[in-house]
Formats: sequence, C-alpha cells, structure tokens
Amino acid sequence: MVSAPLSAPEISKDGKERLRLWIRLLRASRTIEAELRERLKRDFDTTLPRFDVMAALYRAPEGMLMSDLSRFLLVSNGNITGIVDRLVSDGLVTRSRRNGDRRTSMVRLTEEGIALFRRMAAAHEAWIGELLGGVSEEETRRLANMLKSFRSNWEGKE
Amino acid sequence: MVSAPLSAPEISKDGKERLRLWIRLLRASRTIEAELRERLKRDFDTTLPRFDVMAALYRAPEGMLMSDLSRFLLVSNGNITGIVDRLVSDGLVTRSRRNGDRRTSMVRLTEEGIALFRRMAAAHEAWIGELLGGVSEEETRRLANMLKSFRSNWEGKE
DNA sequence: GATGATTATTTCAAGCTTGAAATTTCAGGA
DNA sequence: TCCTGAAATTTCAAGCTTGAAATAATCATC
Repeated sequence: MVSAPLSAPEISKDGKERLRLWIRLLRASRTIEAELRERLKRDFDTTLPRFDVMAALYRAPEGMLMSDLSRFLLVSNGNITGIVDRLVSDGLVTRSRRNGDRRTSMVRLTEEGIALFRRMAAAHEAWIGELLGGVSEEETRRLANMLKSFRSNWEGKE
Repeated sequence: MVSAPLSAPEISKDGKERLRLWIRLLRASRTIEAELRERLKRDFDTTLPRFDVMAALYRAPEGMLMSDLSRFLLVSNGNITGIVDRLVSDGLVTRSRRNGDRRTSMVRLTEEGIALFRRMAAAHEAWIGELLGGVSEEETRRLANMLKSFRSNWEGKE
C-alpha cells in the first residue's frame, strides 16, 4: 500500500470524509465477497451470482420472473439469463412459460435446488457470523440501521 | 418446559443480525458502484476498474509493480494485466521494464493519464458527495470508523 | 556455475457483467 | 383486423474476473 502525497486543491473536508467512507465501504464488501466466493467454490463448487439467484428464488416458492430477479439482485436482464441458463442445465432451477403471458417465464428452484440451497445457506450464515464476528451486536445493529437509511436517501432520484 | 435452551436461539439471532448487516452493506456498495460506473461511462467513456487503476497510480508518481496494483486493488494478477494493457494502448499508462529486475515492470501514468485522472477524480469526489449526501458528517465519521475496525478483525487470519 | 525453489508476470478458459439491439408477445385503438 | 407502441426476454460484443498453468527471471545453496 502506498501513502499519498496528493496535495490536492482544498476541497471540502466533508467531501474527503465521505470519500474515505466510500472507500472503506467498498474495501470491506470486496474483501468479504472475495472470501465468500472462495468458500462457495471450495465447498460447493459454485459461484456467488449463482448463490444470489438461488437465495432470491428460495424466498419466493411461487417463483419469480426474470425481470423480478434482475431488479431484486440489482443486475442487468441479460446477466440473469446466463446465470439461470446454467442453473437450469444443472437441474437446480426450472423455467416455466405461463399460459397468461407467453413473454414471461416463471423461474423456480427444483427440489434438488432447494435441498442444495439449504445446505449452502447454513454454511453461508456461519461464514458471515465468522467474518463479521469482530463486530459487537450493538455495533451490528447501529451499522445496519445507518446503511439502511443512507441507501434510501438518494436512490431512485433520477 | 423446565429448561429452555438459552444459547442456541441467541446465537442464531446474532447471526441473523449480522446477515442483515452484510446484505445491506452489499446492496449499498452495489448500488453506489452501479451509479459510479454509469457516470464514468457517460462522462468519460471509461470503466470503474480503469478508474481504480489510475487512482492507485496517481497516488504513486514513482510507479507501481503489477503485483502492487493487484494487492492494493484486491484483484487477481491476471486481471490487472488486461486492464493495464488497455490503458497502455490508450496512451494513459506506461510499462517500463527495470534494469534491476527484468521480471518486473514499473507502471506509471502518462502526462495524458494524469491530466485525465485529475478531471475524473474531481467529478468522482463530487458524485460521492452527492450519493452519500444524506449521511451527516457525524454519521460519516462513525460509519467510517466502524468499517475500519471491523475489517481488521478477521482479515488475514487464515 | 549448476540446480532447484521462489517470485513476477502473462496466458487462458470459463463465467460474470453491462448496455444496446433484436425478438417475441401483448394491449389498445383506427 | 391491422397497426403501433410497450413490455419481457434473449442475444451479442466488449470488457471484467478468477484461478490455474505457463514463462521468465532471480535467488539460495552447494
């Protein structure tokens, strides 16, 4: 890690503080994500995006549309297509075209998908407990509350 | 019901709370990242990884090794190779092999790269100020401190 | 100086990601 | 019915990402 000379023009101290917050936020989530990715690969031979899709579907036993998935997971439509394709070809997920609207397809976990996800979710929760173990319960609640409010502050403004 | 299990439910509740924190952390950083990506593309026709590499190099006028870059940015070696390749072919960055150790190459911003980065950095800082605008200065400091400590708690333990 | 281990980097396949264009289907009006 | 526009999804090119294997150079030890 390199220390910064960077005698930049005097910008607001506020801005610098927010920048620092953003960088820490990003580094924290990247570090945790990397660790989760590695463990998912090691223990379940799968990826984080696949886990995310399965987690979303597990919460919706009645199924989700492709567009529901992409909105919920904050990724593009085309992205979801590829991930679901691979999950389908592994027998973990089904696409069923509906009679009502033939443009849409309902995506659901298969029995095998449900069983696998339950195992992964248990491991995942334990990992998070371990990785965030240094954060006290009190701090956890406070952090979670701050993050909740700060997201809603600007989202969807444009 | 004479003796209810005390520890198990408590641990599980803790875990749930940490899981919630992780999900919020992830959603916050993904949402901001998506917004930054879009604006970098729109205003500078570039990408977030390219911006990240240039930011790292800007802080190190003497240059950085490829391995320094990948360590600092928390990404793989092979990844950096591709991004630097494209920056070089755009004239924003140079690779110079050193006399001392011919395995390594020093990566530096060109004059053009420095000028471009300055413009991008100003816009970037303003964007962060806007996107995190809802967080008070007091909260910003507290959040940043929590994130700092929580990261160091488990990192590099294995 | 030869040899084997180590280090820095590149290459590669597979998968992820976006944004834009194309496709298919639906809905509403002339 | 036939249009036209909107909506859901897929396709595609370009770039990002990892992890593993390959290359090349250096280092340590004899």
